[in-house]
Amino acid sequence: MLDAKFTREHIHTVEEALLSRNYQWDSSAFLAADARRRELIAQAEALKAQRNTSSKRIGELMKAGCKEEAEAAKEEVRTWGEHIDTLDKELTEVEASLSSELLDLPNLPSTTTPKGVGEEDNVEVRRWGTPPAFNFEPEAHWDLGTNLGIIDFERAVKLAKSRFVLLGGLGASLERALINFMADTHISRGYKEWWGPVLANSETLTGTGNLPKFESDLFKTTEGLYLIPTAEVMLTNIHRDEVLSAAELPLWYCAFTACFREEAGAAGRDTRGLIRVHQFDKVEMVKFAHPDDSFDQLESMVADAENILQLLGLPYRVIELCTGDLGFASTKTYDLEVWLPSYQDYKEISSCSNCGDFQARRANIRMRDEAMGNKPQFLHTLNGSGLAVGRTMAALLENYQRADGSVAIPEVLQPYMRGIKEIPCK
RNA sequence: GGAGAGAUGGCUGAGCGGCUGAAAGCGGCGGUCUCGAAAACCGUUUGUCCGGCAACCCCGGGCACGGGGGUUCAAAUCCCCCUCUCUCCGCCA
Repeated sequence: MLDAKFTREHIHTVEEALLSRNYQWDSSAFLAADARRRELIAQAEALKAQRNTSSKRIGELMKAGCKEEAEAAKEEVRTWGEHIDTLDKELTEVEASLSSELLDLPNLPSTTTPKGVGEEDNVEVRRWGTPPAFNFEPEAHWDLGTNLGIIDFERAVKLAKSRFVLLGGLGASLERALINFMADTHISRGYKEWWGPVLANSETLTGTGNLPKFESDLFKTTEGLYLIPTAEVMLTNIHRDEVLSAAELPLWYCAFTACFREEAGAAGRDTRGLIRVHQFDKVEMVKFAHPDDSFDQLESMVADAENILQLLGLPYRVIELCTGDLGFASTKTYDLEVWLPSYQDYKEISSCSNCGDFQARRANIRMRDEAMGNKPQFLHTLNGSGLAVGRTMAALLENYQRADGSVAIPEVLQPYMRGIKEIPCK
């Protein structure tokens, strides 16, 4: 959420920044409501101040036994009260429309975010590794997985519906191995691990920016809870409505969870395999940072995600998203894209974002810094995938496949796979 | 699912409808003492919104005792609804 006061005072800057991410905002309704809000507050508060003074006097008159005078004063104050009610009622309405307006606005891109309208304007920052050159016809992971008997798409559909996945045997083991390998690696680099609910209430989803605007992306239970689309939701909201000490920042958190996405608008895209499914596993990193160094924290978070790909020996590139391609809550984002032979292209496997104070304001996550007046102020939140497990498995199968259809297990994963070195043909 | 209890400041915990933004203790911060520390003692310590101001200092005012409504000149205190938490029983991995 943007700061109302900042938005009011820098309305053109905000409009332009939003436009740079393809969001055309008509600010007139906001400005009118904002002005009306302050007008109503001024009027209502003046009356309330009067009322408080008079009420105090009435109490004294009653005590002194001046009954007549007290009754007269009561009558007067009563009419003020009616006026106050009218003003407050309108104020409630104005504030509701104001906040719904603000809740729907995306974050402003950082000044360092490259300008652009879409995907094609994203900037490639660096590449690591070399895509494998096969001396045979490589297979896509959905065929590999099916042939090896470790992925069963058909039975998954029977159990749930399309876009769900069933892993069997070494496929299931590989899933667990990847999760543990990723989490352990992050923990060894200083992240604190958490485990928590994969259902979240609406306040939690509003805090991260998934609600109210993107409800259709989420699975909702009959209890009014939502299945989380990412552990970012859980991790970021851990400190909702809290005031942290600046001295304890930055906090580095990570968690493995299942993630659930409705993918309502993705019909026809990535329909095969593990790339786009309703339920997938992910190890997520979240940081709470001082505003002064959140951008440095973003760089190191990207390095932590890259580290996983490097240890797994998977070729990838780092993309910096342009303003037009930025996610709703982000001010600056790097995507990691892994090489997928079946796509003959790089495919997103991690997204690391600095959200600035956008989520912190929504979720009311603040810090107290003695060097900055000791008043609570919003901190910065960051999140990044480290990594999406399903897509990692897809990349692993495809990049490590051999001519006979078997798949080698990278060395770092073998300890997590009971020492197994390959997934053999059936 | 059944029965009951509760929700107050960073924490514990008081609070006859007006003198309570809130006692007391703990914690935190500052000081006295000390070579230094501890102890003791003294002082201090909520957040937010609106307005003034160059100002996140400060000044004036509003609001906040889980959330929402009501009664009243006036509500932490009375009434109603909701949410959440806890305890016991039942069921259960």
